[in-house]
Amino acid sequence: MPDQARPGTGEQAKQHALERLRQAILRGDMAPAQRLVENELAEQLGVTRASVRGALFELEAEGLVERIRNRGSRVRVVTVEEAVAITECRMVLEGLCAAKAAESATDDQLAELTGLGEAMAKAVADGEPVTYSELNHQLHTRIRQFSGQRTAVELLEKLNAQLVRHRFRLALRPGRPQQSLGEHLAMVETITARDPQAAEEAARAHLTSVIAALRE
Amino acid sequence: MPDQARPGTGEQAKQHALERLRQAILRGDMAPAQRLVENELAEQLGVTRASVRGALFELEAEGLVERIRNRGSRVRVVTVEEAVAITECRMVLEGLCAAKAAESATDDQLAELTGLGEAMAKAVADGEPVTYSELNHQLHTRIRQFSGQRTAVELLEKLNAQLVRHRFRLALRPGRPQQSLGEHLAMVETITARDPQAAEEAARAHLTSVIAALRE
DNA sequence: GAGAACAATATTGTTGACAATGTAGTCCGT
DNA sequence: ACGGACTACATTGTCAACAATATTGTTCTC
Repeated sequence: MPDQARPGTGEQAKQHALERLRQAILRGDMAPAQRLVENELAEQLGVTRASVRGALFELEAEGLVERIRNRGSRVRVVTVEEAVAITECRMVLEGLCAAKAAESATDDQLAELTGLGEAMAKAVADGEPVTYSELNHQLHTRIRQFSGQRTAVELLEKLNAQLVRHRFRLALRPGRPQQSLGEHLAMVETITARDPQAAEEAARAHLTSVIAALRE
Repeated sequence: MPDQARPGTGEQAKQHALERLRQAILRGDMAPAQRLVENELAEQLGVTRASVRGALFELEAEGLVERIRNRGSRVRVVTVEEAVAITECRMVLEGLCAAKAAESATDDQLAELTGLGEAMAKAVADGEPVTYSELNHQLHTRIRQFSGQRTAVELLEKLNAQLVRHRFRLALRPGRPQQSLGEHLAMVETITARDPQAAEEAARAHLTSVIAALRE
């Protein structure tokens, strides 16, 4: 396995650089608006500049970095206003996914959703916001997957990536898990009841609540 | 202005190649699933292979071409099923835009929408499907712009680009303009009435009709 | 004659060097 | 001392050559 150890040069250099950079940005290792110099990153990651360059283009398409011609790249900072606009898009798209999931998920999948809902309730009861946030993310992901809407899933993943910083902020807000738990359970219930319209309503209600919380 | 004349070499080679290739694909100059060889394109466009390569990566991110590692690029063919999934995403996103436009458009902008509606009615009465299709596209574009939802606009432009071929197919279908005219006018009316909820309803109803038509 | 291994070709992936561009610091004139 | 132009540096954009990989045509064996 010459991959995990030192994939530095030759093989899929660009993919490697892309993954490393994306992780670094998503984990917040890089200060917001920090300048990204291609040469520095190349040396740091042990790949050539061309690979870094390609990765940066890809990240620009994903909305994670900003590029100005002949001026360089920075990690993109998402203002609260933008976060709201993005979440409004999420609202309608997740509504669509919830409705489709209610129609076309298998019984096994519905059981998994119910299980996730119970786990979330337990996490709130035990006062574990980190676990809750994990489960939250997982629930949304599963619902999307069960909808079978590949296009919507792609769009949502891209949108979500841009929101990591704000998501973090929300998760640690005291009282927030208690409020969102009910909304999440409503989503699970309506989907398992195979009621598309109610599921869409529930998803939109939840995201509306997220928007309100984003605005503080 | 050394740009319009012969941008072939040196300056913004990649941007130039990108634009040319995108236009070529959108205009249907390239057969579906046609193989895109980097060298050929480079010579054809008068730029280097690296520029073509960069442009192809960008087009992949936009969903217009498909790339397989070490195997090359093809113009992506969108199956009817995919077109339906994409249009479902359009449905909810345009619903959002219509609602926002109803809230935040200026009176001047509303007047422009009314004008477009009248022009569309005239085009149908005169039996000019091409003009109608143009106006159709323009109406949707304007509504998006007036919504002020930059994120949604970007997503929609990307989605629409993938549908050009199917859009064409629909526009030339006899009887289709007559059916969609009413739906479009309903959108204009509800938006100018500044009724967000009704506007969203109208937009979704229209796109639902488009989905039905796509399925033949 | 059919199938499989092999070699030749075509195409993409990668690299290092070079050119273009923007930025900042400095020098000169007033 | 202050403003403007000019030079030097840093950084990105572009290019042409090289290496890796998949495909196709050929030959050899059964």
